[in-house]
Amino acid sequence: MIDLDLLRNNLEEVKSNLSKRAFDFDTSLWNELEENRKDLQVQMESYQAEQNTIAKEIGSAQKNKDSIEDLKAKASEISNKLKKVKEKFQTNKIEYDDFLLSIPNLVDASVPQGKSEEDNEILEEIGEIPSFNFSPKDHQELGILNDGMDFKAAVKISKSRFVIFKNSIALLSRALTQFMLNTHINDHGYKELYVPFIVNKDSLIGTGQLPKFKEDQFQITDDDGEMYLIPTAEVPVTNYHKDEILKSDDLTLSYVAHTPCFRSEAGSYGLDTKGIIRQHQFEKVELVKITHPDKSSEELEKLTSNAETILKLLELPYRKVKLCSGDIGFGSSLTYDLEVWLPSQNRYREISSCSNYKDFQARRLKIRTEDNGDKILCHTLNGSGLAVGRTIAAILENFQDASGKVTIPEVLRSYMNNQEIL
RNA sequence: GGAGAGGUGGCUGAGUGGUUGAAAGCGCUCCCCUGCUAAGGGAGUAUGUGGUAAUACCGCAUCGAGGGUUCGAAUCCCUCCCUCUCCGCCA
Repeated sequence: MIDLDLLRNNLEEVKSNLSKRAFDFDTSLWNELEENRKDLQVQMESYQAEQNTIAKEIGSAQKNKDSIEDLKAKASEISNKLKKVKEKFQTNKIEYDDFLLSIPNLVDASVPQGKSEEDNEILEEIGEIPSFNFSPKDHQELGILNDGMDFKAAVKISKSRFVIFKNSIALLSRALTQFMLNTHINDHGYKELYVPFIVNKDSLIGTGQLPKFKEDQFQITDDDGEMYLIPTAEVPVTNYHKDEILKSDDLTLSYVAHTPCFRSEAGSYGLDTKGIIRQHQFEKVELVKITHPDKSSEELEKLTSNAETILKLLELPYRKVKLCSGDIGFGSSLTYDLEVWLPSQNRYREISSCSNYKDFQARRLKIRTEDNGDKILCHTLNGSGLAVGRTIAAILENFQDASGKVTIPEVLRSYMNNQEIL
């Protein structure tokens, strides 16, 4: 959620910033909602104040054995008026909150202006793009060829956009996960968390997936009401410190968590139908940081380089891009995407998205810290370190030979019984 | 799943309809006193939000959550969530 003060006192600044995202801020609706809110709230609270006063008078009158009939009549009248105003206030509040929750985050000043991913700023290309003297296979073919993937059986058991990993691919997936976790924990100073994969509605509102992106979530039926499968570990991990005032000495908090992620992929019908690039379920190792606001910029650089380290150690060619204002996510203020080279597609594909949410999530979640006696909102950040499924695809495709054999990156071999070839 | 007991401020813990936003103690902050230490005295110590430029002032809300009764609810009623104990079941 964006800062209400800013909305009330610097509306033009907010509007022009959001217009970079092609978000059209409805000024007249906002003005109406805000005026109503102010009006109704002032009315409501003054009735409440009046009611409190009379209630006290009745109390003391009763003690003195004075007559309270007149006071009671007056109180009844106020009580009725209050009820009506309260109803109006609450009706307005629902719309008001909904409006606020649907406003995306302000973008950082350094974010390039643009409409789509075409306009993202390419910062660096790292590693060598492989050249093959044969026509490279895609990862689906390679997975099947090496008896490591079964798409048909997954569809039979579940539905499309699911896969079964077998044998060495299943092992590769497990090895990658361990390798990523160990690297972040041992070399980069992250603390590991194991978290729930099913979360409540409030958690998704807190990190920004709800109310706007409900159709992207997997909702499940439960006696407790609305529950959801997590779309990313960002949700449970960032929510870990919801409603807390963190000690400034404890910041920056750095967490890593491995979880499956579930996405409905509604509306992505023609996209990436082949292979494991876009699945309903995939494994991811996620990095999350909670920082003092002064530290979030440098922490984003660190977090991104921590994710890059994984790609470097795996010797995968990738590039780093800064997302433009038209491509950046709803809650993010600044995002670096890491994109890995996929030979079969002859292009780079996202494998990690590292974002500084600044106080956008912290405001919804009430994650604060003390700063010279003041209580201020923290900043939250997250990024994949990395998406395991896409890493598997990248390894298969980049390290294949003419016969379809795949060389396993050296750093993984100790996790795979020293196997060298898949 | 069955039976019972509970959820109050940073913590412990009083409080069953009327100056209770909340006693008391602990902790914490500041001040005073005392060669040091220990002990003692005094003051202060929740969060959110609104009117506001304001960390000035005034108000409102919050005693697990949401409803209800009432002029008035931490206190009464309903629903839900959570915790603990015992039994059952289970990896």
